[in-house]
Amino acid sequence: MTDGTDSAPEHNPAQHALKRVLVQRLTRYYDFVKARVADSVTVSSAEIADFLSADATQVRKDLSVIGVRGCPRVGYITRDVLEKTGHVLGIDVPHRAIVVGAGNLGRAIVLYPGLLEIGLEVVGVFDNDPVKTGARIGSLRVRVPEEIEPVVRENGVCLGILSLPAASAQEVADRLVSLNVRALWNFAPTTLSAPASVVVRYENIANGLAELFHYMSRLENDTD
Amino acid sequence: MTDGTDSAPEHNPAQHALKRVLVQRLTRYYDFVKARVADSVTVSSAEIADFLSADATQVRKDLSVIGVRGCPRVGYITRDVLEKTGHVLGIDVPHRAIVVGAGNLGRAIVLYPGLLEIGLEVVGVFDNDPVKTGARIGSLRVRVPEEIEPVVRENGVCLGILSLPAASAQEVADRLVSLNVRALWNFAPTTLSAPASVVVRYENIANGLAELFHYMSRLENDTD
DNA sequence: TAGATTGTTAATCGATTAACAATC
DNA sequence: TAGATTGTTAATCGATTAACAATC
Repeated sequence: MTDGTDSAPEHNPAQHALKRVLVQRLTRYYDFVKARVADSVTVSSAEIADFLSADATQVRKDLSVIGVRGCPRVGYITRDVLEKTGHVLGIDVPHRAIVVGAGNLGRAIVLYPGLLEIGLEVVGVFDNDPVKTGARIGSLRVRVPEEIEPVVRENGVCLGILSLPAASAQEVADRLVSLNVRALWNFAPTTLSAPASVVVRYENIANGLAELFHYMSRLENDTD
Repeated sequence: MTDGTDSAPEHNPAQHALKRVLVQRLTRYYDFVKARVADSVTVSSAEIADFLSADATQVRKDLSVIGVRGCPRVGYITRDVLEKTGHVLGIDVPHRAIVVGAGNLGRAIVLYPGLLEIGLEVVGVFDNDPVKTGARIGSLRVRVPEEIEPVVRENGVCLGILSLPAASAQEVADRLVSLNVRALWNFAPTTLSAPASVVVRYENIANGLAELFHYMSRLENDTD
């Protein structure tokens, strides 16, 4: 989560993967430029930098690294920036995911409209609680865990989203890995073990909050 | 979110606030040491570093900065590390929060057990949707927005958690700021404007996911 | 005492920023 | 042409790591 950032531990640095900080900045460039693409054909490095309160040189360097070329006196073509950053981030190809755990968090994830926008389609929700299975979440029906395998295979699911209790997270992770899922997005408060070829990202709400607390208490002390 | 990390923009650097990366590392030290405190009276910098796949020197330096002193040949007193890091992070003092927006995400937050563990108590949930008001979430009843003011005042609420649509986020933020809330934790996909004295943290699920996609696509390319 | 581990200073490394030439 | 903005090289800055002395 923020920055989680913020809270994801180091994981398998794939060969051609960009530096983490760079990827984070690109994500923000993408957001900004996306909001601008309808209004303006071009965008300057200074405009992007201003918005992010970053340095214009930084922006130019980053864009240069990923192969976006601008024009002196003109700036960058907005659509260009959007396409290239989107491509580097990998959000220009559709991805399919399943959500395991249909509690409040699982439901929130399935219904989160932002996922489709960046090309993620949730094709299945699972829960082993009989009270939950059968219920509808958006257009999906909550299924029993036995159906994970066929759904993953038939849909070419590449991402498993774990929104279940910590106790069962590893077991489900292992199962998904054995089905060739390439990435895990873990909302359960545990560390998972998975082969280096699987990307694991942790979202730990409490960690982000601890960070917030730090800044809060500093402010309070300073002000009083 | 993780690493969100990950996704919070720069905000008001309060005078005595520690560097962001340091705070993030401290959060992880805290987690690790907390899990160990029952088992072991002491912990060495190497053990902490191993677990986080970080550098032992780094750990010693960080602990030294926040005033944790160890013993040569012995290591650090586990409880000591826990107390000091907890104190620096500000999670040793209880905080009170309200949640505005009682959708799935809002419910997930209210019911998230990890919050109480780090000293956050949610004392109110609000929604302007008549379908939702009156419903119970855990031990709380969803209230109408008009009750925000009395609840904030009576409970000394310092944190506002926004789990509502982007369109109404700024309006609610302004209202909370005028009630002297000191921090905002924004789950809505918008940038908020707030005075520098208010700490704002953004949790943008989609951003974390975009980062994940990047590493996924790199892995795929490398493997094929 | 010998050995392990801390704590700190110095060296390296990398990332950010500044300067400026290239160019539309 | 003049001026604005890119693109890149060089300089600075800070953070990480290595080395080692202090010490229980």
